[in-house]
Amino acid sequence: MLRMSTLFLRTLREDPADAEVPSHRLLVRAGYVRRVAPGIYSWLPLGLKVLDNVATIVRQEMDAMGAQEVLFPALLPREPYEATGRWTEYGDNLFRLKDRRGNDMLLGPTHEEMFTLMVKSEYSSYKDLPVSLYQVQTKYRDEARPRAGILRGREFLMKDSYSFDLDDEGLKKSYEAHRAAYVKIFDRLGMDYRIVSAVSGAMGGSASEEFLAVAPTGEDSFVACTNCDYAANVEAVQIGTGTAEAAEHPPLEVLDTPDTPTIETLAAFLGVTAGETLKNVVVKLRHPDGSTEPLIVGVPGDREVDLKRLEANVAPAEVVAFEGEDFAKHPGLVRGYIGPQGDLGVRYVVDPLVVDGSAWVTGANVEGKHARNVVMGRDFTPDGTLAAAEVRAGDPCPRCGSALSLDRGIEIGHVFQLGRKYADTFSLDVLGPEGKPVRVTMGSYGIGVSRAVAAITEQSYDDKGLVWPRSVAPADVHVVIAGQGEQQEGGNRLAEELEAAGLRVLLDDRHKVSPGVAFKDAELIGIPTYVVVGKTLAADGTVEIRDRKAGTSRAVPVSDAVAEVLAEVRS
RNA sequence: CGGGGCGUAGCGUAGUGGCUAGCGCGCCUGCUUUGGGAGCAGGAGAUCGCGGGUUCGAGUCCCGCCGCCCCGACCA
Repeated sequence: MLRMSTLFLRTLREDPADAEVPSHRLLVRAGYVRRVAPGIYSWLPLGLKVLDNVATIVRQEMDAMGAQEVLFPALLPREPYEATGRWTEYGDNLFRLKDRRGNDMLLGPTHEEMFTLMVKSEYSSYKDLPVSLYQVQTKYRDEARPRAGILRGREFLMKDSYSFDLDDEGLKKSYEAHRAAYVKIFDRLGMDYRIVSAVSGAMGGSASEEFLAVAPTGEDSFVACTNCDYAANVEAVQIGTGTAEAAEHPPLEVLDTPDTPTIETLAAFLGVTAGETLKNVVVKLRHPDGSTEPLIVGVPGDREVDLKRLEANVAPAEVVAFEGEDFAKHPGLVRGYIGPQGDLGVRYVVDPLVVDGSAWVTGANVEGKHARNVVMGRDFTPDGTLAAAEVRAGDPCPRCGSALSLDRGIEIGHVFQLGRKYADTFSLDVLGPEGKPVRVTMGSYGIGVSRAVAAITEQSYDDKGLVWPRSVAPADVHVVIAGQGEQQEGGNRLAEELEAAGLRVLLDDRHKVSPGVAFKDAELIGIPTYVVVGKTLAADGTVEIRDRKAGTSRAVPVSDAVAEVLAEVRS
């Protein structure tokens, strides 16, 4: 039993000044977590209970699907990460340190390398596969900008698992098993989530899906079809192509358009809509080997270029800004007046919304001049297409054509068919039935355990405080003693009976606090059911059972209280 | 990395260059109180982020640094 008279807890009457998002604000106010450094948090008793509850559910379902738990160190040697190139690839996001002998070490951001090496060192026969291993472990990523409390921290708790199979079919099965386990986990956590197609990116694998907790504070945008079950991260969505009118277009015409370096000024000057213009955005690609290459992307003028989406489509290259000095190196690029016609000397691609036969108003590659009736296929031919335009609500679903909705989500899980990238690097083979080595294929699967705590909070709170789902609440029931003497005794007795009935009980047995404080704290702490033992006990022998979420209250005789609470908690 | 905001007690904050840096919450002692963040009395707690400068005098003005929070990592 947790007794508030001795519980290590201090709630705050006011919101902390540095917290903005609800989960951060409330987890700090209610005394669940405390900040130690940017993106680094301590867990207080109540918070740790929730964190443990989430981890327990994750473990139960991972065990149930046949995965086995192991634990790697967070402190790791450089070599394995050097072998896969991630020592460099991770850049500043990697926490690096040296031991006393000057050897490079790191704090693990994720553990593909270590799991691969462990399986390699232990297993050597096809008879040993498939196998899935997982751990619940603290990860370290030196984020450029940690934000939103524990939603994006530099140290966080993650469940990562890895499957090892002989062939693609086996990998698919392991993947599906993980996916199914994740569905159970997030259902049990009481979360509102979507499974969306994700970008495989640099990892090179095929299938990849993200579990996104729907929340306005989420960092990921995703689309979902309003008709069919299609859903995808905006970085991965393939919206339909544009349409071209069959009509013959008048010949290309160059116009004087002084002082119109932006789409806005151009559209206003010519009296056309932004959607009729072709916006040509110059970026720079930085390849893994460090070399850079300019790239121009053409998108309809009424759309922004979605850099994350573009980057997902040019992986493993990174997209970086094309700056003033870069323009100096490419005098053919007239800032504000770039058009795809003519020889730009730079690779030019268009978004799929720009199609053959479509006519555009676009730059004339001369300061102060634009061109109209610039027809793709007639006046210019791009070097390819790359999905880069921002996706909008209402865009057509690629599967059924219905309108897409656009929402934000918090990435709480990711399932991913890795393939043989790591197996190749470390030559992870097992001996096959024919006596020949078979290269193993892998999947990797993650759940942000600490992030899930915050994500649950983001989905479940009100103006009074937290409202936990029963499955993760720090206690099953919160008994509030609002009164002295008989109420004190009655409350203590009830709490003990509830505990004897198998419930986890939080008892507010603080003598000196006024009932108002006790109520406010109960609401802030957010245990779904709380029982008030107070004046009604003396008056008519009843206690109140309150539902935190609904805000409802009902009086029951104290003798029935245990049964009533049990019924509610077990429902 | 760029932009914006902010650093005053555990938390939230006030503070025209001028007395001993103020208030609320929290904390400690005592008495009263006990169904919606109690009252009274007394008390502890601050190198005003750090360093330099201007000044008779700096929390306040100037310079530099550090830290934190938010936004953006792009509109040609």
